Amino acid sequence: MLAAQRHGLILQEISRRTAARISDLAEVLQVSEMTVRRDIEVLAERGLLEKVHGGATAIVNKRNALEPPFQSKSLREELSKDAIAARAAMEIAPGASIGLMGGSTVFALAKLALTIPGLTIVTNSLPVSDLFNREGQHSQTVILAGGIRTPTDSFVGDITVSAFQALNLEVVFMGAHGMDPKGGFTTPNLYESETNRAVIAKTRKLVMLADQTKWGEVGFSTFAGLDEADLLVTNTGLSRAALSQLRSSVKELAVVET
Amino acid sequence: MLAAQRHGLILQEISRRTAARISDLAEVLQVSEMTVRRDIEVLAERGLLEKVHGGATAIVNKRNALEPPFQSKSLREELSKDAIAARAAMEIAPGASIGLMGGSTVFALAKLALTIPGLTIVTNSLPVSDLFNREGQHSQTVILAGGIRTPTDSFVGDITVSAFQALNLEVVFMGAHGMDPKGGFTTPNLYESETNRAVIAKTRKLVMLADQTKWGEVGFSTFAGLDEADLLVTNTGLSRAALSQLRSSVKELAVVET
DNA sequence: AAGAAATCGCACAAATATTTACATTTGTTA
DNA sequence: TAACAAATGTAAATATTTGTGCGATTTCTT
Repeated sequence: MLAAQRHGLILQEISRRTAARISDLAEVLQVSEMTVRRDIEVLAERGLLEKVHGGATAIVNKRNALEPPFQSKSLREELSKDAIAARAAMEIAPGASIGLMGGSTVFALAKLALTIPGLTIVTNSLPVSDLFNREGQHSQTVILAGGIRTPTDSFVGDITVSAFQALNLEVVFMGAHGMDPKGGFTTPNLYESETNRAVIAKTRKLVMLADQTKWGEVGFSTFAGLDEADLLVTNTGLSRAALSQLRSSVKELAVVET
Repeated sequence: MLAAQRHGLILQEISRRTAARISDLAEVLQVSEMTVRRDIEVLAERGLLEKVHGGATAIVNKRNALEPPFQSKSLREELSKDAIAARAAMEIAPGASIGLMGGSTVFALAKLALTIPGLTIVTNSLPVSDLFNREGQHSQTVILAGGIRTPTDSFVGDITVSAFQALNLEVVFMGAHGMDPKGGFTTPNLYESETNRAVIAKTRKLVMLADQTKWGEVGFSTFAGLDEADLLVTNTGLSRAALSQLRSSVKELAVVET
């Protein structure tokens, strides 16, 4: 038998049973233990398995690290979000009661809100709750609106809605996956959309956060028309036509430099 | 068996049952206790489990809320919780709607409920939500009742209560910090107590989980009298007097072997 | 609070596994 | 087929792992 064949069989056995002992492999392959040792040595050097006393084991994937709440596509986008969040944060007065809906842009805002004292924050976003839980101030109150959990660790559904409806918020901050003159503000998640719609219906002031990459995007479900936003914060990079379209639709428009 | 395989099995057992004693592991793995000790020592050095007198327990990992954020007082207590949880799990029928309140004993029950199909689970415990989010089945629905977050990552307050009141549960499982003929079921957290009380008022069947160390303890706030429990699951170790006292108070009593 | 029971960890012996060095076989090429 | 290189096997020396007995320590029980 060729050495390469042995290597293949060894790897197969290891991946199948996650581990194998030298003596067993020698038996199965009908070669001496010394040969199996030498095979395992080269395979270990190539990183295909791990040599342990008595045999070998499969490589363990050490990607158990906690991923950041959101995966940002690029640094540029990240900076846009921060700039938009900074402008939106100007709408938050100390001691205010605000709503922070799930989403990466709103999360950027949440980080800025950490330093504003006396806030009462209602959110359906677990990352936001975690953030304040960890780094928030004592004068701040954070209420997590529970419900059904989405893949992005937001909560949606009737329970979520009723939590928002029980509380009167001065301003609600919301992100969107898509923003389009015809499609309005959209998201790919139907339940999230329903939840947003219900929260908007109860909201006194709605601040939408959306960077220029969202323009023209139309997600599966619309939760608000452009005209429902009391303030839209976006960043430079939109065409003149898009800007004028937005300016005539939303009640107030803020365009920040990136 | 390879040492590496033993290590894997030990970790698996610990994560499954939160704790294991050296003697049991030695029996199961067919090695001497000394070997298990040495295994546990290296795993503890790698931070994969916590070495305690008599065995090992799952690590208290603050970073990712996926692990039980409960301080393990002793191995015995941990194993008592598992035994109590196993008895309580018998009360859960496939497809049932159940409530799981925060607490370490109820968390042990949650781990067992992972394998029961079709459940609808309402909980105010973030660890429970995380658990099902990660390891739950597709046929299961988990609703997190939001609200104010406690240091132990449970949610309490009006919002929490209204979430429970909007849903009709067949049975609610609850833990307690203290259990006493005069004091009833108690907890040191006032808000948690209020929340529990409100949930109990709406509950059809209340199953209390409390190990023998809780007997005689009286926390700051009482949320239920002993007679309000439809079923109390506890473990052996209580005195004869305590048992007869309990038997005459609760509607049904289950005492499990530790 | 004290005695009983269980658990711990050391030291050393026994069992297993690894390494080193060298012998043997196998395969290739002139 | 002789000669050589590469691969494989063998065995003694070395290293590692595992088991056992036992006194020290911790935990449990009364």
